[in-house]
Amino acid sequence: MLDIRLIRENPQGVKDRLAARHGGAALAALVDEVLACDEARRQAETEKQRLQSERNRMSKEIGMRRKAGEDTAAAEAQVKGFAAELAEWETMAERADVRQRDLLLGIPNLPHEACPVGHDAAANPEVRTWGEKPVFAFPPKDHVTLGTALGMLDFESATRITGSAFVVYRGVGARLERALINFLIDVHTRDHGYTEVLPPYLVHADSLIGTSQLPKFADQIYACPEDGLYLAPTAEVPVTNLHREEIVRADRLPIRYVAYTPCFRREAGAAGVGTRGLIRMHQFDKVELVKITVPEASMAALEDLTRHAENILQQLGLHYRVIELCTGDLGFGSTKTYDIEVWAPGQNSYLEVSSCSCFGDYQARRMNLRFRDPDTGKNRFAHTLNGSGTALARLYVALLETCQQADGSILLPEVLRPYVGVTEIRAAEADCPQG
RNA sequence: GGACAGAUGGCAGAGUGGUCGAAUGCGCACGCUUGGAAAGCGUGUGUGCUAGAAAUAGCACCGAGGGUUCGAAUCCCUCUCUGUCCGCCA
Repeated sequence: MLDIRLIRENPQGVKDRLAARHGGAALAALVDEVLACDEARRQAETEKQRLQSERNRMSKEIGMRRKAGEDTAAAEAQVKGFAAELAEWETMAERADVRQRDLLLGIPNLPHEACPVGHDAAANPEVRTWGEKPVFAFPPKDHVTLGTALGMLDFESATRITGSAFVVYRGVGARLERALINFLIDVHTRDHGYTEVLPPYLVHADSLIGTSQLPKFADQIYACPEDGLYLAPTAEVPVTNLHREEIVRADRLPIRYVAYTPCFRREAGAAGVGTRGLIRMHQFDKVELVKITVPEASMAALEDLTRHAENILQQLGLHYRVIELCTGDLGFGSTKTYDIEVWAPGQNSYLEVSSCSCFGDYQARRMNLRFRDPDTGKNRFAHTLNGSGTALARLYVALLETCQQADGSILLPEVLRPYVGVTEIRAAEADCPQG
């Protein structure tokens, strides 16, 4: 949520910065509407308070005069006469306040000054690359072919028990997924200083509003309306909201969390777009990194967080590139984002396995997450960040496709071998992994 | 799912219709005291909003929302959460 004071003080500046976003031209009208609402709200608020003040003063007087045995009927009738007008202003103030908040919840974050300006994904600059595209002496297969042949991936069963865009991992395939989860969490806790958390997968609406999935993206989220709960589309939601409505002690910052959760996404409207195999699923596993920092530290924290995610791919020996999202491609709540894309030989393309974003105080404002500034004694909104460290399904794709051998077996990277318990995955072993 | 009890400031804990943003204690900050510290003494110590250039003033907030009343932390209703017991279950 944007700061209403900022909008009030520099509406044109806000509009200009929003205009660089995808669909940004339409946002100027929203900003104007917010301003009008703010004006009406403050006027109603002032009138309301004037009457309340008068009422309080007279009620006190009535109390004292009654104690003194005087007749107060006239004064009581007079105060009662305030009620209608007071209620009117109260209603107006309330309505304007709710409307203003609704409008603000629908306005995306301002892109950071450092965010490259561009129209769409084509304008995203490449920041760096690591490793090389592997060269094969044979035509590389894709992960569906490899995983199905090895008995690791079973799409048919998933369709039978649930539907399309779900998968069953089997045998050593399931074990590999579990191994990756453990490996990622181990690296981030041991080497990068994150605290492991295992949060609920179901969250209430306020949490989703806090991280800005709601109200705008309701159609992308699985809901359990009878209970007012939603399946979290990412661990970002429960983990960042760990500190909602809280004033965090400054000496506890930065807070760093790593969390494994499954992620549930309806992917409405995405049917048919790159849907083969594990690439776009309604449920996938992800290890997420979340940071809460003081405002001054957030940009450096984004760089660190991105490096932490990259480190995973480096240890697995997977070629990747880092791109920065331009203003036109930036996510709703983000002020600056790096995407990490891993090379998947079977797809002959890069796959987004991590999106690392700094949200500034945008989410903190929505969830009222503050810290006390030790220098001024004032409460300030914290900055929040998150990034996948990394998404598992697409990592799985890249791993299978990069590590495949001519006979269709998978030669695991060194670091995973202790976790999986084998060096190579072959058809014969697939369904009877060693324990 | 059923029954009962509870929710007040950083914490503990008073307060059952009026001058209560809220006693008291602890904690914390500053000052005095001291060679230094402790103890002791004194002062201060919530958040948000509105108006204002500011000093400051006002309004709201005692789990949340509604109601009664001239006036609600206090009375009534609904909900949420916590605790205890019962049932059920992994």
